[in-house]
Amino acid sequence: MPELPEVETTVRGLERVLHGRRIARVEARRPDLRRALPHDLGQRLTGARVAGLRRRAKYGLIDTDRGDTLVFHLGMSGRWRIDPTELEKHDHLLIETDEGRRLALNDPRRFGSLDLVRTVTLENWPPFAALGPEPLDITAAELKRRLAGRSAPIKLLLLDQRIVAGLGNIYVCEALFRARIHPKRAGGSIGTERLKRLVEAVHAVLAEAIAAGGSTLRDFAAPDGELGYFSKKFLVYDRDGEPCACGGVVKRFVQGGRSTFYCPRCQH
DNA sequence: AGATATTCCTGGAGGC
DNA sequence: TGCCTCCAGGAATATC
Repeated sequence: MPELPEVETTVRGLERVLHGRRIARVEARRPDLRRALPHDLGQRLTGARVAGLRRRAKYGLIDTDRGDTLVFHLGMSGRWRIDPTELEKHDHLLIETDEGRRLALNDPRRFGSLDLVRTVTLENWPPFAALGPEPLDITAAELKRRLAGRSAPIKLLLLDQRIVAGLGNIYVCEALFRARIHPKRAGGSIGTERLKRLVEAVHAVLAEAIAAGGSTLRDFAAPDGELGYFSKKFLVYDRDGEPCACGGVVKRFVQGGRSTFYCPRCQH
């Protein structure tokens, strides 16, 4: 499933196709993903030049020279297909550039979203207004401040996009394992040293995943390529019952309705 | 306010 | 083999 590193990789891949190009044609193949698309989406995008691509949390942003930003979230199953030979089921949006290249946003489960937002209003756009800092930028001091007084389990607090914006289930599990912090620990009770370890772990696990995605991207030249996924081996995620390097066994339990994976021997 | 539950959606896995 | 149920997940929304 696409998390921050996959979105970052996707944005970099789309940049190669889109940067500086003019959008020649747009086809919305269904009127909604998570939300309804603006009725004038095609009109506003067609003929616009792509001014730049960015990522915010797990959102990808495509800025145009007309003051609009196309904001996509890949949800559970979203991916961009580059120069597809033919359209598939679940290709919800098609973009064609002035060079004749094609991009298809494919999302079978439709947990993703697609919005066209005025660029200058992005910060106040409701999905963005309450977002916390980027996990790659956050410092231990900032995280400590944001966790202060919170009694909820650290696992759930790290998934809360208002505290830190961009972490998903996989990388929260992996970062807590690396920092040797138990996922049930009350967020506000974690000491400064351990928070430093946690922030370092968050930075490291994301940086490694982005680097792995980057290497995938380097080789990417397929005419019917897909962007958004790369293989990565995890130390605890989806490894219930498998051995940990310490000799213990990875366990799974449910927190806030979703799976947490951890090593009871390493994490306290 | 903070914590918790529910909803959305579909493909894939597993059971019988 | 086919049909069934269950499960995965992020974010918005509702409820306590």
